[in-house]
Amino acid sequence: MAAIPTENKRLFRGVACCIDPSTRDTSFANTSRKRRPSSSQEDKEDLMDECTAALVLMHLSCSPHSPNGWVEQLSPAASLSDACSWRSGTPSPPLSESGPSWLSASDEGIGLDDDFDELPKKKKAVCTSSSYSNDDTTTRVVYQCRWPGCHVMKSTCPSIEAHVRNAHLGPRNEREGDEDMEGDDHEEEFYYTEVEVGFTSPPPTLSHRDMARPPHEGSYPEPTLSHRDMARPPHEDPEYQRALAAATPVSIPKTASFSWPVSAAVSPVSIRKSGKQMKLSVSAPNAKVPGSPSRRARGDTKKCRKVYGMEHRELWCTQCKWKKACTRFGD
DNA sequence: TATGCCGGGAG
DNA sequence: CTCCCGGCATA
Ligand SMILES: [Zn+2]
Repeated sequence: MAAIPTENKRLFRGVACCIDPSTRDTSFANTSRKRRPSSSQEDKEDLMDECTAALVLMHLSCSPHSPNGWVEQLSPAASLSDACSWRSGTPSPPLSESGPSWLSASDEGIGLDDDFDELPKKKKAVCTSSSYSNDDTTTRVVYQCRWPGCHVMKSTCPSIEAHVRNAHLGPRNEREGDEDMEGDDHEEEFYYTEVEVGFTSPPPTLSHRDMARPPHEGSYPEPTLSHRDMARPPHEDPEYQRALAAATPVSIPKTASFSWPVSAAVSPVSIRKSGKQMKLSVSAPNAKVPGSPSRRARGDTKKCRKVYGMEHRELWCTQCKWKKACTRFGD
């Protein structure tokens, strides 16, 4: 009566479906599990949702006031083109780097078109900004290896890449056979950084700060980006969100203390931190084993439900909608 | 209390 | 398959 479990609210909506007497809906299944209209399949739909969701999330994080008024505005397909052109029209002035190149690299080839090729097909635009370092005006660019312990410096892009590949990554692109992961290894990029050296300024800036990861997939090996929302691979949407969040220039006025689900981009040089090894080994972290070890230990990140709220359920990831393990914010 | 999600049921 | 919910373990 007074304390509705917050879910009933939606439950009513589902049954009563008041706000919209859909014409072609004569069946009034009052007490049966009824299916959602669900427009159609979720192909681009889902992608758009993700896009919209992210956008919405951004808005939500920026404007603490007026909890409503967002979806109504940018949910319909009308915003599809808009929702995806945002990353180009971001109000950010200093858009130069410090983020996934694929975000700023593509200008018109927007992935959300037909085939969607983002960074798996990443062009070799690595050594570009350094090309005209030859000018020799005041600054010079050198490439420094960022392998833990190694600080080798080279003066040209190919050199450092060769160094990284030969000295650290191995002669070939044959890393540990983890699972998936395809050709397309330009991993070397992740292990060196270009440093601008003026006349006598040793430590100028570090660019690829959080790019230093252990030998892992450098991109999505997923060719079929249709249901990357379901099977819950170790890394997928979260990564996307992460990157998105990391690249988002939004200053987030301190008014809202909302924190992104992943606290993206803060790890300086996380060398080895992949926690997706098998937790099944000596000294299991589970000391109490409640009864069913199969039950997911529910991470601490906010899932779609909490992030978007019971209303706006349409923005949840598919799994969340179905009360299954969330995939978008797979923590 | 609310949230996350497993297991299971309806189409 | 997709979609949904009861109910439980959690926080
Ligand atoms: Zn989710």
